Amino acid sequence: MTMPTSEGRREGDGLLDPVAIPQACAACGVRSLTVCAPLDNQALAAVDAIATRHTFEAGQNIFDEGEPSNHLFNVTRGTIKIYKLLADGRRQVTGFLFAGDFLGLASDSAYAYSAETVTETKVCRFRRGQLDELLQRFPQMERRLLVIAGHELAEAQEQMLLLGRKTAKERIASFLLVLSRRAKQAGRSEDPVHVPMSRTDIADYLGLTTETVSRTFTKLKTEGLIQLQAGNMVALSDRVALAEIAETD
Amino acid sequence: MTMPTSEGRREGDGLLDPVAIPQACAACGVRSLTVCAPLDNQALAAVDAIATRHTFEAGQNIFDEGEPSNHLFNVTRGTIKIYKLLADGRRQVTGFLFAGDFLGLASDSAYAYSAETVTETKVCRFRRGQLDELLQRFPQMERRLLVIAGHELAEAQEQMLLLGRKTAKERIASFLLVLSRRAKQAGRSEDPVHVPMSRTDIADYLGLTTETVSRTFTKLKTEGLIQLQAGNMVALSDRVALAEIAETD
DNA sequence: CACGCGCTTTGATCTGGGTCAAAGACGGCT
DNA sequence: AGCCGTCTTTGACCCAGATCAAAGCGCGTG
Repeated sequence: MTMPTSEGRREGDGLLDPVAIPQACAACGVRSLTVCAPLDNQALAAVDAIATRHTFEAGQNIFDEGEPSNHLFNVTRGTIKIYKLLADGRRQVTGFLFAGDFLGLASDSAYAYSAETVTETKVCRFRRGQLDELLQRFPQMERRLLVIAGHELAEAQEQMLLLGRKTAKERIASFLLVLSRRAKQAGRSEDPVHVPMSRTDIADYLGLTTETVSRTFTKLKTEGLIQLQAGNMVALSDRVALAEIAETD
Repeated sequence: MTMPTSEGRREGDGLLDPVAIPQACAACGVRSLTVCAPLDNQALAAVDAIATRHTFEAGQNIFDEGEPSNHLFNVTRGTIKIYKLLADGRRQVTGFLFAGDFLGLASDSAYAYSAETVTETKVCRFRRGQLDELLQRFPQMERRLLVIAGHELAEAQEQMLLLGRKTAKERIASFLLVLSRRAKQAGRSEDPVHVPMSRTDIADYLGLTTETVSRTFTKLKTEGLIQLQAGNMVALSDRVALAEIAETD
């Protein structure tokens, strides 16, 4: 695991409130999206006390499948991909994580997948044991985590439907719409939508090859359903047609 | 939703112990596998008080995707498949559930998938609201559910790897080994392993067609890796070779 | 115990997406 | 501004698995 730049942890800035929201969590722009959403100031202070902040640049490994899962993470900025490998190098990207997402749910004592940054990324990191202790003290946090796990399971099943039964065109249309929906949820532009990952990453996520991904983008462009813009932005010119192709809501 | 035969709920049988384990849960042969595993007698009594027992015969619908998810279930006997459909009828089976498995984790207010019995099945049914209340009273149950959700997520990712990147032969080998491992966990025969679901169900689970599933079984049989026996039993004659093909542990 | 129906197997052929190859295009760096 | 390495696109061909078709095979039923 490559070592990230640690920014250490900033203390509260001495306000009058006895359980003042500490600086780092107070400054968190994505709290409402995270596992921390339901926490009161006291709980938030406890979270702040055990979290460390880290920055990874693009393309860095965060952890590998099989490693002891000593840390869990909250993504606060950027994009991460998680993936599994077969012995001969075939790769399946099982998810992309964005600001607000929790990283590490599917791991027992060892990580069930590898994680790598797609763009520059900031995370809050927790020691597993310390987080477990916190979950016991603040049941609302554990309950929130269970809700998040449920959503991830539903998403996983949607992805199985895509991988098992959809055509290349349907996969790309679904992918773009999901990306757009998630961007909207996170308060980023839903259209044009930012597609920060490479064709290879998209292919490995959708169970296709880069060539097929590229050809399919071209086809959708030719048919006037999307436009490829500068800076990896994709305009969804005909959302209705895309949704009809994708059969995803 | 078809109506199952309700057996009602049996009361405790009046032993001296003030929190005697009530009859139905006491008789539960799969408790150690379920969400109820970590519960003490008091908690178990509370579970028993809100659970109703139901029997479904083979091929019955339990609920459909999109329905309000008023109930959650514990499978105590038999096999269930859960699946999602596309508008034109393409189907993806996203999981098979066996005795001990919890059904309903991935659902918010509506079920994220349909559920149907494969064999005759017995379940414990909970009203969502009542179970939620119990989870608040007994955090060890909530914690257990979170662990279960984590396992399901890891399993889902393994399945994405299968659907996105494995060949037909690798898929069948993986499927048989996972089925065998789960049978062992549940205390059933791991070899020969019981394969209760139809070729169509297997195909829809593995992202293949019935024809390909059938041909692949035949090929594995011809190569001496498996034997198809009476009563849907499959002997895994060469587990090592199967594991090498599957790259699954 | 013969009949019929649904499931499974096998065969012949087709095709969506993979593979192999090469030409653009886009930065980043000097 | 020009060069180089990487990523993306396009083209030609191929193949694993889908599709279409037709026997087998069990098993429940009268």
